[in-house]
Amino acid sequence: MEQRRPTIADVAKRAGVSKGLVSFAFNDRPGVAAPTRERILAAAADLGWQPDLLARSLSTQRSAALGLVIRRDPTVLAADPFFPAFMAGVETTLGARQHVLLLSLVPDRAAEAAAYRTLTAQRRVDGVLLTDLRRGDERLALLAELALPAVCVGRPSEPTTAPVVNLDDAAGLRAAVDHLVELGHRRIGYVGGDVAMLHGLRRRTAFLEALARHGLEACGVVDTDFSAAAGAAATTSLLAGPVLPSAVVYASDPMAVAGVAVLQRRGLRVPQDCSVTGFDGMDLGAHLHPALTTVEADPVAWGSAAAAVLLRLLAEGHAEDVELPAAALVLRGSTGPPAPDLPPYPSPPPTEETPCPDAPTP
Amino acid sequence: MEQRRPTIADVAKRAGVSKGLVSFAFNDRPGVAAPTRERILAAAADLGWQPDLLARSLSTQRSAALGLVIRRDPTVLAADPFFPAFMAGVETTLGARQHVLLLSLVPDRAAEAAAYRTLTAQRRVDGVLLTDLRRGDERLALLAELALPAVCVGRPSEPTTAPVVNLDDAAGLRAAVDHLVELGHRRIGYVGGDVAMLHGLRRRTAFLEALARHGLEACGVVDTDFSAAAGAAATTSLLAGPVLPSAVVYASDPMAVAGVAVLQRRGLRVPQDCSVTGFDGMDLGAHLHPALTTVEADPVAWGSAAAAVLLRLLAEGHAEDVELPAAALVLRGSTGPPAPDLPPYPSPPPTEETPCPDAPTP
DNA sequence: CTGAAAGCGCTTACAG
DNA sequence: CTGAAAGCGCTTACAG
Repeated sequence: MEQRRPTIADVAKRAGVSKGLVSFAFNDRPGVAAPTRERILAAAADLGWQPDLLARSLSTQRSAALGLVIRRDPTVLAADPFFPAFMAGVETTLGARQHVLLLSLVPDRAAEAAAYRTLTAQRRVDGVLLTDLRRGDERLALLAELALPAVCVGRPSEPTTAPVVNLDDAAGLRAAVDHLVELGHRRIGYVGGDVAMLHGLRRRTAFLEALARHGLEACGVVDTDFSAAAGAAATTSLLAGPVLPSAVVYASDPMAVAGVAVLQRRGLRVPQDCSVTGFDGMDLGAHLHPALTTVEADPVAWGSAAAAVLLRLLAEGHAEDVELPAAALVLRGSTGPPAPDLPPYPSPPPTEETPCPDAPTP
Repeated sequence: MEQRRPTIADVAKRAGVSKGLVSFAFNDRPGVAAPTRERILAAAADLGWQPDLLARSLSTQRSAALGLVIRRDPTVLAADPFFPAFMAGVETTLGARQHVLLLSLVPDRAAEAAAYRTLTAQRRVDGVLLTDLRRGDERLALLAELALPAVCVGRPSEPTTAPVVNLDDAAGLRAAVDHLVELGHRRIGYVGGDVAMLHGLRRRTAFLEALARHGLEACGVVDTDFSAAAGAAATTSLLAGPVLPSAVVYASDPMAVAGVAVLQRRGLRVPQDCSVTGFDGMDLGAHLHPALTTVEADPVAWGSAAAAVLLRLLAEGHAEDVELPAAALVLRGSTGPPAPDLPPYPSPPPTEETPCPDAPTP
């Protein structure tokens, strides 16, 4: 015969107090004398009792769960080093406390909105972590409508009441451009990510601005969906231009790796004939030949900080924004000086339509 | 003033019935006349009411959530293409129903056991998906003790009451060996994964058995933790042996990719001087130079099937095992015939300690 | 400081 | 077929 699970009533009886007092003792509320609290805690320990979460949730109207809704294609997601690390970071923070992570992977925008609505209607989560922020992100309005607390992972395009936990990854991209220019590169192409996502857009902007600061213009810019296949296609299209870039900056590591393969298939050596930089710091990058120069953020720290801020928001009703250390450039083998025998100017003189302008005199 | 959320009492009043009947109507229980049910459903729709999950959970003692506890180092996890795809598959199945996925990432065995205990004590999940099965996995006993329903993702080492959703990935490994032998390879090395995990162990066994069926022995076997770094180190150690393998079979794609880099750094060409096969079918593999010959499973289908079986187990009290299509070999550029000028036998004659035996005459 | 009671919003025997 | 009531196991005013 299975032993009945003890309830708060059992603890109260054993400690010789009322149920209410047991509850007070367990929720650290004032009004329970120290010796009484000791007695209650001891009784609970004897019985192996801990508050039933379901019952508590019904009373408090809180689920003690955090939600993360990710809208990504399974294939793209599987290749993305960000989310697993981010989630591991979230767990680092949640592990100690009593909250839990609820994950939802959705295929499209409609399913995404439905997911937030259901999560709220069923009170499955107390708040959510908002990733992959988009330009004029409609989720912000949705969450406000649903009155669902949220923290933005990355700065949204418009000011919100939701606290933001930001990590400046554009800084790393600027560093990558500076590095290439210092090496002597003047014809630098860019293979970006999804510009519908703010981080995709910001990386692109950071790239163009960094170039501009050096008085340069891009030797080709292609937007993609962050996938390796798209990175390969974009590289091919860059190579089809009238002028070969001497370096290409990629907005993700998988794209950079696929790009390197395309270059090598063309018989171009990396970095001698073309330098390449990636973005994300995926573990594998360090073990490639050549190893990938890339921009590294700390997604584990990001997840951990985001969860901490959301918890604070839930507990205190508000939370300050947090700014994490910026993403940093990691130098490895895929970047080097341009070959000395590369013509300083494009061999076919550029015309108006040419994506690659002359390198202006400094 | 915010509108109060409607309750079952409101619906009952509007439909002119008792609360109990509303509950019966919503739970498809017999005993409510068709016209009455219509009236109830209409009233609920008018009010925009749906049963409160928290209240229902307290009554039914079910959380309508499935748990997935993953014990992996964040870095290793981030490089692993399996879990995101697997989770996407799980979501495919859950999306339609009312269950939800609860994720827990834990660093070690103690945290893992604690996670299952807490999940059960708090009744946060109705059942769990068991991945990364280990030899004599102690979680099976733990789950039995906790009376927590579970399904095994992959066949456990010992028979269990838990249904298993299996996908024979060893089949793909055998195919890889057959392929290499057919190409003419006789000196084949192996870089395995974590043999504490059953899939790691089984791949290794499949490799050795497949070789044996061809009358061959392994030209070096190294176990690792599945990480790219370990794959690189293992490759280096294989190359330090008295005999160079003409092909290396890897138990994961990241290791294979890192291995290719090590070979290339040594000035060896892939596949001319050494063929390489991977395992997982990570998206990036198709976009490498050379593209990676690998063994592909379908983790999305696996996740989807596992979730479906767990749901069935919860609903009906039992569920049949499911066998998914086996993993298949995908031929790409990293495998080819051994160079004709490779000596048929190791240049330094093998001694007793040599990891690479002579190729026996067929 | 402490107790008795209502309430969270459902589900489920038990009567009719 | 239907209604009235107890119960799930907590939390939280409200009295004392």
